[in-house]
Amino acid sequence: MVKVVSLGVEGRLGNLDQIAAIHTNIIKNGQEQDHFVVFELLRACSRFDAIDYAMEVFRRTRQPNVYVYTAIIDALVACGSSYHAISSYVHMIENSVCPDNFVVNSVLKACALELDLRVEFDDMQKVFDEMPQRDIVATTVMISSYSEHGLVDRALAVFDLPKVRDTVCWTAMIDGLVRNGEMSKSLECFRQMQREGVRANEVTAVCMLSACAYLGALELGKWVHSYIEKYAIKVNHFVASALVTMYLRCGSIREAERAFEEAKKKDVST
DNA sequence: ACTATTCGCG
Repeated sequence: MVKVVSLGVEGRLGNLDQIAAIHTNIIKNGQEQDHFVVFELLRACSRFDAIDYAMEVFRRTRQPNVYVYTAIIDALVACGSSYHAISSYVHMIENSVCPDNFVVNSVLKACALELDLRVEFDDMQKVFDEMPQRDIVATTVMISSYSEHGLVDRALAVFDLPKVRDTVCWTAMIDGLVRNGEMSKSLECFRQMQREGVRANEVTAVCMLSACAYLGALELGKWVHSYIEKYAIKVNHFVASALVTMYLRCGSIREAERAFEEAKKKDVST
């Protein structure tokens, strides 16, 4: 355990050195103001938790465009500095950089994070409402953050807005219902998803299987299992353990063992 | 060019 931690730190420092080396090269090549290059550099910093370095790179950028702002906001969100992420967005607007849906979605995430500290949802809803055109990703962010805070009705209200909803959006809603104990509503939601012809993925399957486990709905659980096989949904360890748990809760020890063996055979990864 | 969804296990 101790070894893993120290390896992690060493690896991180090594990578930070690499980033610094890359940065030096960028400066040498006169690409320090190249938005595309800065964007990639900021993302690299974020991947290695080098937020201070990212801030320094950002500060050196004279006229950041919307991509550069998105990268720094994402980096701030990733390290939990939702307040600074929101400030950066305000800064962007003040500098007359036109926002796109991507950066607004990043701010939505920051707002959602901020809600863990305060209890005011209106700012988030306002950002969402004032988007130039709402997209499905923003809707999904709203659904999952409302659900996370137990506000299922508000999640459902947002879910009702778009004309077309994709797999991820449906899954976020189903997950929200499951996590808030609205099991039968989650089943109904899944059925509606099927009716509208939206394909489920491995995340949807996990949510459904946990609802089935909770309700002891063996038949539906089996149906989901066959759906997984029919559409070759990848059985990662989430799906594998959800299958086993579902069969166990439904009292089908034999099926649980079979699912377990099946997963072992397939060498379940990630 | 960038954004969204899953309970982890010794």
